[in-house]
Amino acid sequence: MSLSSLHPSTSAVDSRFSCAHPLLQFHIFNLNQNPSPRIRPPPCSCKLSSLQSPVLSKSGEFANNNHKIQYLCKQGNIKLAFQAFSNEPNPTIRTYETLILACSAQNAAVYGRIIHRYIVQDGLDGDCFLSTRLIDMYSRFDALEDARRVFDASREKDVYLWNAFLRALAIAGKGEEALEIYGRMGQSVGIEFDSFSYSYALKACVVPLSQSSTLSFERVRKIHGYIIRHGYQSLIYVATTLVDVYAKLSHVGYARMVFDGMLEKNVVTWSAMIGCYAKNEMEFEALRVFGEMMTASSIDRNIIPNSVTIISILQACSGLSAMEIGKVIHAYVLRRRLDSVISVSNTLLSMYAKSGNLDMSRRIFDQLGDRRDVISWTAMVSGLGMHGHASGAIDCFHQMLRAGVFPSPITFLSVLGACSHAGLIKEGKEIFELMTNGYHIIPGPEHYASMVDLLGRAGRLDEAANIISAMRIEPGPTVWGSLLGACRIHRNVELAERACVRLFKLEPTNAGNYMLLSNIYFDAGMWEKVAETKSLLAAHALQKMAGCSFIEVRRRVYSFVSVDEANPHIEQLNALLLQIMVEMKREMPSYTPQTNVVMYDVEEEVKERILLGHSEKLAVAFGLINTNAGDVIRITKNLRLCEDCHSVTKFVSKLANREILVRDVNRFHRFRDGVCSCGDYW
DNA sequence: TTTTAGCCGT
Repeated sequence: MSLSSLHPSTSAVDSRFSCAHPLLQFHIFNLNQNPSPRIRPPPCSCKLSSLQSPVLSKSGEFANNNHKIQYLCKQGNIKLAFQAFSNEPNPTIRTYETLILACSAQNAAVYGRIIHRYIVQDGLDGDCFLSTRLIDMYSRFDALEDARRVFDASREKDVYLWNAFLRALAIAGKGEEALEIYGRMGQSVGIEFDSFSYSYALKACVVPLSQSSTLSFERVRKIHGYIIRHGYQSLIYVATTLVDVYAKLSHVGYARMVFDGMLEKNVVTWSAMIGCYAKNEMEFEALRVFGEMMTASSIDRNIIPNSVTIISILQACSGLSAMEIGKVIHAYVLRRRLDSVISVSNTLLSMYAKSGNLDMSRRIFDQLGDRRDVISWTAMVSGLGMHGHASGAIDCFHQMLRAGVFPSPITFLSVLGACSHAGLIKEGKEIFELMTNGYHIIPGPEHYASMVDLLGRAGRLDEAANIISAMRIEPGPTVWGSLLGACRIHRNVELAERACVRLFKLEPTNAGNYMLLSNIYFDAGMWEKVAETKSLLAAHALQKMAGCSFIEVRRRVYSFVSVDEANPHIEQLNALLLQIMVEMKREMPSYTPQTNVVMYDVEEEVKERILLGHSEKLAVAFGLINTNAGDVIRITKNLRLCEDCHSVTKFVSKLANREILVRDVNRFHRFRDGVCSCGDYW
């Protein structure tokens, strides 16, 4: 086959997503125009800086012991402060406050409880002001029950006290309790909600993830109504909270509406909006808003992107595997020395891994050295796993343990995932054992799902089913879904039906489950059942999630959907794919297009065409045309790679002598010379 | 005398 048609074309211009590109260009330009300001140290989280300076007498001695205590607290010397305190017969409220704040700031829970006891002893536990401070302190210590005791003990309850407890509950994830307190607060005589109460109440609506999100949404809208009626929506803190809360409930339109209505916006507001898009799979919008923010930042110093903004925008890059754009952001990070912020470095590490550049992840990881935290390690383990380096992931995990870093449930999920991708059953079982018995981490639904996936995929369906029946928690959709996926691979109709009985009940609107079952029936030649399942799908008016693939070429991201009629390049791409198909059928007579994944009732020939129009194939074709001969073609897909695309991509890698790197929902596939790194096990 | 917002790893 002549590969002349595969040569890079200079006329590859696509303006469908031009939003990202020009703005990023502007962004770069903007950077050069505005040399980065010095970074300020992060604001001190303790409140000691706001305290009055202790008064010294002329001789340089403290005017009294209370001043000495305050001075020592300000120095951060809690121990000496407490010594001085024990010699103080008449501590003032201010002294108590100082000590509480110092304990809060330094997470000194033991001293914090001591000071609380003294307050009770002195009969000051009914004091509203001190109680407010104590609640804040216990909230920081994550000691909610102590906070509650303080709240209950306080005779008088002013709005500060109510707010402090409301906040403590909200940030501890006790949404329901927080809203109950909010309700009681509203009924208390003489207590009026202020802007703080509304902000905390809004936060409380988000936290309980287990709750129905429609209920949360209704609650937020109601509180939003009160906020408008009281004129609080113009307050930047309140409005920013609204943006964030709507974002977390995935009501992007509402978040945007509040955002657009704000007269004053600062870096937090912008970051919340960008984070909203990044987390709700609207990465292009995130990039666009980031560009707007860069523009705005050139006239307003209050909106220069900071570490939080960067983290969100890097997540958007990760979602698109937009490594080239990510590199531009990386350059910005280095210019502003934001790599000193560990969470930024961790996000960079993760972005590179998800964009297919594991070497770069490794470099960042190595450079972190002693600064590595559990998240850095987990991101590295996960990156190795995603790329199919299971033993590397396990090594990294053990290295982490040797370094004395305590693994989190997510760390275990990452290692288990690595084992699963490579079919390392024995190792996976050992890790699961280590998690439960060695580290006493109670496995969550995802851990079980991972084990079911590991065993099921390897064909040990009975063992997988046993895991489910031995579970200590109610098996959820993730677990049954893993089992169903395994049944698809190993063509087990009976077990698949059992899984589907649960799955259809647990998530009746997930089209993917019906598709899987239908495919399982298809493989078994059970045509009636196939039709039955398809009609179920139709009866629920369900649409399967549209397949979508991305490719980044020269800092621009192009997206493709299946049978992308509207794509300006579609004819060129189709022509190339047809050519490839002819070639493939000639060289590999055993190949037959796996048209059974096509759910429409159409002729075989049409099915083949639909199959050839899969977004991933279009992206591959686009990559062949628009990148240079030696370049790696990097593609990201929103679903699992279908078998046919897998076969075709293998073939293309050999035919065109190209390395093709495809990230699907689960992992990476590196196609080279007709072979895939997953070893056809995925 | 007092308190608020955005953020890393599946």
